[in-house]
Amino acid sequence: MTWDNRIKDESSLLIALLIRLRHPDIDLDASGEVALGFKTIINQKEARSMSSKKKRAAAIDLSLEAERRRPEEEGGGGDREASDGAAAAAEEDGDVKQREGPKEETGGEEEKVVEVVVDQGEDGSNEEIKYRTQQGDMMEEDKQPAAAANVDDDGSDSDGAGASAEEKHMVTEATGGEGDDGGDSRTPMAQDELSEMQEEMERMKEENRMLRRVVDKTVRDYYELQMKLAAYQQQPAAADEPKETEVFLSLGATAAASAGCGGGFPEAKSKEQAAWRRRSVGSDDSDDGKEDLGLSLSLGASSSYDDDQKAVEARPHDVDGAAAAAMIGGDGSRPAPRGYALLESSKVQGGAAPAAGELAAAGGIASQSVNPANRKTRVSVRVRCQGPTMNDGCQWRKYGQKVAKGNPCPRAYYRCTVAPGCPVRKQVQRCLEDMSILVTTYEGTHNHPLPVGATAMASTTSAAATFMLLSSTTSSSSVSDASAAPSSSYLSPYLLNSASPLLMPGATGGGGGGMQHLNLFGNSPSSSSLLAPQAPGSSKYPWSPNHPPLAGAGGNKRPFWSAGGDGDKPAPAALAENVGAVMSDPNKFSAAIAAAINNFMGKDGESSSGKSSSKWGVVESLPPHDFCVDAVHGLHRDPGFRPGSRPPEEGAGAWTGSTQG
DNA sequence: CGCCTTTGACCGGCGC
DNA sequence: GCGCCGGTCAAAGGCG
Repeated sequence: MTWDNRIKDESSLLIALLIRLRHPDIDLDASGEVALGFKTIINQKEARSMSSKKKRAAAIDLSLEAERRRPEEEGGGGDREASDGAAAAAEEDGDVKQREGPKEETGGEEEKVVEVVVDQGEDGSNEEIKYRTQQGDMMEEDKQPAAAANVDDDGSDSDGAGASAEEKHMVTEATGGEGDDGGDSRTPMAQDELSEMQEEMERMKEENRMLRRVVDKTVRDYYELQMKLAAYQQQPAAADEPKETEVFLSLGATAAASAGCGGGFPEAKSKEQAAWRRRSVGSDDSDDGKEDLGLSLSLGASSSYDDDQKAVEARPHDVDGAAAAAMIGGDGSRPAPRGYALLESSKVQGGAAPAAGELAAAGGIASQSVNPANRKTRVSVRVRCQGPTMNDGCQWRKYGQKVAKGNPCPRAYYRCTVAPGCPVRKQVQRCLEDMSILVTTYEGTHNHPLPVGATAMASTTSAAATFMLLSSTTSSSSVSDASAAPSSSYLSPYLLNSASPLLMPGATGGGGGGMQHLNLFGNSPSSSSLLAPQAPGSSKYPWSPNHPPLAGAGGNKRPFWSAGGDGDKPAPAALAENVGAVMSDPNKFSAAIAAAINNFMGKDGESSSGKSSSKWGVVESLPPHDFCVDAVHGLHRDPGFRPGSRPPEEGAGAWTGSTQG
């Protein structure tokens, strides 16, 4: 199998994994605990929803799997229709309509903004997915969830058992009516059914376990591949063009055009983003681009690579659920560093070969510190959150607060305190348009292990964003360009650690910056009515600036997503579609891989955190029912970037491991 | 006592 | 060169 095929293959699995991550329930045990750190289900209703989602997700997984195999059989043909796999996955979702407009480019930077909004009716009856680019491109997908939705939302407050029953029932149907047979007699039948259901449950559990194993394996494989890729790229690095393409990724969740934040948000947010961009650009100069990884390029190069080598390098990382789950900051799992290193090296290929070498030598960790890329990646997440901050599973210490111009709401600055010296920082600010939405921007990579939960969240979000972005970018040349242009895409080191947000291969074609926004709202966030329920008596906006952190920044232990998660519902279909598209389109594929990698890598960190370079990953809390993820990634490769140079302080950074911990 | 938040001051980048 | 602005620092105070 060629490297190409292998990567494709792996990526498919990754995608499936991502989807799964996005729907943790898939991995749920009967107990209701979710693997990968998703452990709380807010209420019964949600639990039920998740159950149903589980099925859907499973279906998607299957389809993905099928997709995955097809390529193998076909010899990795990449021409399949994009709709292909997606359609299968989405079949229960109903029709899909998409529309794209001409994209426009701003100024010399070619900034693109892509907003992806997933709107889901509260009852889950309707899913609407919109893709919008800043330039005015617009794509929409409206989906009518099939039976799945209904089952979930019927409002009965069945407890776990009830949920199980439902699930079982669905499973049964899916399986071909195992339990359908005859059942007129109530009592006996009921018992039969019950037993059957239990059996089903068992089966499902087992299946879940298997899937998990597969996922783990896939992740490991993928990681290995990356390592190889990095090594491979290292060599050719010399050849690379030094030019840095700036990739600015932004996954911003604006409530979409729709209402709330989405519409208004752009302004304030855009400002903010602009600021970020600017900042990243400015500060990054010293070390740029290393971080930018031309994923596509890498892939291309790697395509020739042999699997065998992989075997050689293969190492038993355990990037399993935990790793995957790793959160935003990237858990300290060692794997992450390596992955990062690899990525770095890849990037280096674009501009700094030396750095790459170092990275490789160091095993990734040292290298990082050594070579700070200029890239600056930020991820901002928008979450409908009542508290002053959302709990992302990390501990944060507030070190400043300031009122930013244009938004009366003070912006709070937090620093990760999980580990001393952790470079990760985050900014939290209320959305001007919709005070219920909390915009959190993460910068840097954790140099320590993070709570699993966070990771899962990040992964999920990332995945969704990735696919959406891919989808959206399709029209634009960005992704595809990546393949053509070496440095266009950026790989985030977050991959293994995954806490982070996923970085989408930037839409920047050459040197331009691209912004992408991802919004995932479980329910349409736009209207205030959708706001998460507030405690009686509380002010409409409990999250006053000085309001004590409820769940988040304070270092709460409770996973931010615990608050909700329904928002996830829509993702499956969308993801599935995207997956299909990705698989069919080489360019997309590359982008997807990049995204996936980013997802899992989550942590690169420090290098990114450094002034010169920055990477951002953001995942924020999930408000009950309303899940809004706004991630902004900024990748910047500074022209002035020098391969070997990197900010001294960064060295300490996370991945280098020197200072870690 | 240690950790965290608050808050004014300081610093650096950017635009004019 | 100056002012604006965002981001960070660090002293002071609060809380457990």
